[in-house]
Amino acid sequence: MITMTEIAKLTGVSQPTVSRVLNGNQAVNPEVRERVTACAKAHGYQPNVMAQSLAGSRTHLIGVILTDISNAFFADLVKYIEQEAGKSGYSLILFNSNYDLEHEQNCLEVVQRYRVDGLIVVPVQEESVHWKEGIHRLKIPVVVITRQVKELDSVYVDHHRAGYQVGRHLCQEGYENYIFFGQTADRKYQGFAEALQEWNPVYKQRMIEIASKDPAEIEGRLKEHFKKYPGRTGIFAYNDRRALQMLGILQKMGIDVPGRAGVVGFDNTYMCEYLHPALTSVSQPNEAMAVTAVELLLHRLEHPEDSRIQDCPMQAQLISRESSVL
Amino acid sequence: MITMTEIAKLTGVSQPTVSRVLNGNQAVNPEVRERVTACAKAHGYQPNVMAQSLAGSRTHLIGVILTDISNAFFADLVKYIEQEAGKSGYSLILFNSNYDLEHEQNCLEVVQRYRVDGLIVVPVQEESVHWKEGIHRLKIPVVVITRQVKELDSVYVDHHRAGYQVGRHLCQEGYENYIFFGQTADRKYQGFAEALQEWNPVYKQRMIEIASKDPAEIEGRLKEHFKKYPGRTGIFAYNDRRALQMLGILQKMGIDVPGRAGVVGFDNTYMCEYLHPALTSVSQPNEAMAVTAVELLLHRLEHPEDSRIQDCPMQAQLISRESSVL
DNA sequence: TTGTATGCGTTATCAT
DNA sequence: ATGATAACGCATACAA
Repeated sequence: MITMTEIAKLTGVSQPTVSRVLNGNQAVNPEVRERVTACAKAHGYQPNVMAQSLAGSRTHLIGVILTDISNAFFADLVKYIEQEAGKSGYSLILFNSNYDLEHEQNCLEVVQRYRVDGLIVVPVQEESVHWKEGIHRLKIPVVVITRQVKELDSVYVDHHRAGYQVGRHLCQEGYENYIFFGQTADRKYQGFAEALQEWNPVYKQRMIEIASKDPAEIEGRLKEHFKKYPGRTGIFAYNDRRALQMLGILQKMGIDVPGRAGVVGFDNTYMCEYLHPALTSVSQPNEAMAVTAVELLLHRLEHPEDSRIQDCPMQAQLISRESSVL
Repeated sequence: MITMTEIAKLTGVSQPTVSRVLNGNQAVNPEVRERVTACAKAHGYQPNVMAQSLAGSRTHLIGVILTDISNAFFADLVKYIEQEAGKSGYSLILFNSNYDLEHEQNCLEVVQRYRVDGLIVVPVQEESVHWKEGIHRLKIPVVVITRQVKELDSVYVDHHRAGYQVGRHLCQEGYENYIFFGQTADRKYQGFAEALQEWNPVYKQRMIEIASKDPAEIEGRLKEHFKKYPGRTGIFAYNDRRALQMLGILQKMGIDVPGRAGVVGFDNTYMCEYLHPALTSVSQPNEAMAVTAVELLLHRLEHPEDSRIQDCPMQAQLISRESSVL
């Protein structure tokens, strides 16, 4: 790999002159410019970012720390982040915290060693003080994606509102009983419950929550539920994967969908439209989130003085399909 | 971010001494060692990889260039690559070529600018001479994953053999007619055809290939096929996504699966087991491939003198489920 | 317009 | 055991 100094020798000029030419900055003699440019091209010169960073101070590196790259949703996010960052000449150094707080700390250290210009993160536990301290120590711009952290720029979907939309949808579609398939700590649940409260105030007696992932246990709970309530039941699964599992169990139990039970998933995975019945799901604005996150980060890099925290809740969209509509 | 020089000043020793302590290399006075270590810890010292790379020569960076990060299969691969590389202190700088040859060249340039120690790549077109030149120019170890390139270390599943397994499976399960849902250029197709030839030599008259992705067109072809051949038809889709689409169309057409038609997918996505009927699919050894790729790369980094090319075909495994078994 | 000198944070090679 | 000193590849301030 040829260096500026070598090009300088070959073309009979000084290294700084080569630097000027290659960076197109200052004024240089046209002849010299051409000679140097030609030489650089001929030898396939590529600047050494490590050296540039040392001398300058920007690495043009964005650290990306996710909880699970193999999750299709995050993978999609990464794709758009990479794309958007690339447009501005930034590259991604990627880490997977694997939902492990300790490993996450380790990622923060490594990212620091590479002197990344900024960070885009999905925290394992956004409330963790240890994590907040770790982030604060970095003293570089950080954008949280997918979650909301009050002290930091955050880009996320409003899960509360998304849950509300699902609740309203099920009420409007005539479901009288409800099941939330997930954890009640989920903000989706809060919004869901709020909608039910608003549109069908007596919902509390007609709603259960299933957190288990065990098929047998789930089936048991469902059996009990359907025996107790003869009307139509609207089921909200916290993601498409679970929704698919639910559809399978319902089918096995001989429950008609959407006749007797309606199902709504979350993430609007590609499979939704291929399923039978096609799965109603909530679509998150992945690309918009990624683009926004990168924009926020780059803005901070350009304007370090701007200390206002950017809070960017984004709206999810309910895509209604056969699984919840008669 | 504190530097060695600063620690040196604070502890009253020279910078090289700090270096020795922090790297645990040479012999240093225990008292000094403790003093320096304490100071470094107190100030949260993190080495500057950029400077280390400049001085030393290793960046501990592995470039990863994929055709599509958002593809669940590749995302899974990345997860394991990150994990395995991390164990040896390497980090990933990630690029998405987006199946674009031109953009892929750009990725190669950027990767070069960061002076990555090695590369793990999924080529857009492994036969492209332009690409091969680009790779060769880098003069760093490269491991191709998911594809086979004769001149380079390659880790991939033997698609020919995988296709063969599917063909054999369908023959053994009593299917008399066959459909390959994908491109015939696919090596899976070759192996598939070979198996049919071997187990059911008259297959040629009883087999069609559907390359279209248009539902209406697919349905037309199927209708024609089922009218012509009354026996059971085994369908091999080139990936689970297509298999799911196929299942949907068959269901819509009222074709019994696996009675009248059997379906086999590829990739063994999580959804396979949740579908009804559960989808028979071919499982690729993702983790093993990723681990092997990283191992090969690290081996080359440790042993630059070893010029033998490593060819690592790996075996896929057919996971048979309800969609193809009566 | 161009060259000289210096520094970025390390590692490594010398002496001492 | 430790301290000078040079070197890595580049940017930048300064001098000419």
